[in-house]
Amino acid sequence: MSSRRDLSFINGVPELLILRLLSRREMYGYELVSAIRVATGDVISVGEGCVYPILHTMEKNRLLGCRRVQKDGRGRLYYRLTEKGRKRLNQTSSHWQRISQAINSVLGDNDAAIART
Amino acid sequence: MSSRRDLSFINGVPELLILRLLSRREMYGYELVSAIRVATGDVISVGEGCVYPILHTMEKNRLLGCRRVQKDGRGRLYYRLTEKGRKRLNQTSSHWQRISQAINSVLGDNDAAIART
DNA sequence: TTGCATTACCTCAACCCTTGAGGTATACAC
DNA sequence: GTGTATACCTCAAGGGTTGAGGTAATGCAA
Repeated sequence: MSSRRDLSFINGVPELLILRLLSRREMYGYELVSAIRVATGDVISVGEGCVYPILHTMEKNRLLGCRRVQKDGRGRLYYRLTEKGRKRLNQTSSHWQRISQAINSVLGDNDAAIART
Repeated sequence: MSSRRDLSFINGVPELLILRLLSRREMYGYELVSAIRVATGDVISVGEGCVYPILHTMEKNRLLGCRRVQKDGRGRLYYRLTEKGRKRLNQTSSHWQRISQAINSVLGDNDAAIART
């Protein structure tokens, strides 16, 4: 009825977090899903249905490299950042900072900003 | 071909900003569109096609009240926060803080890799 | 007075991301 | 042997934003 459910604010965030986590060490998809939960103290949790497509697209765009590692008879696909991916992380990271700081300035501003209009 | 365009990070943000701006003083839709641009120093800009539906839904949900004011022969629809809307602002605001702090903690978690080329 | 920009309201399809459910297959414990 | 965990994958549905479009009144310039 209300449309507009609780706002999640996480649009685009999974990709940023994945870039950041992979900048530390290579990881595989299933690992990333729980790593995101752990790294954010359970604040952010994304499903596999979100993570895998991001990995595939990023690899297609040469932001990530991938290698298969055999483990207990099963294959894991380890992803790592390419140089291009590292650049993307910097860009996306600054973009996030610009946006979030802008939002915080509006939230924290108790009377200015509008007065200057 | 790449799907996934540049991440905007603004999903849900318009609603938060509108709540915050209306908590300072009543405003009309067209005014909010430029107020968001000004308040964020041109970092965030949302279209009317985004703002108006949000206002309508929020009013339907009793988060906003509305009154028509005649100005130069044209009618303006001024929106203001209800008590319920003020509560929603607090909730949404804390939610934003939780999320953004979680993201920043992951981004800032040191291991190098961020600032350096 | 015709034309254009601005104000001010509105709607809608297309786009894109995430959710959540579903599917496959192996390994290990009970 | 049945369940749980690992590990990969896909897809429809849901929902928010974009960008284009529409209406109408005002005011200003050519």
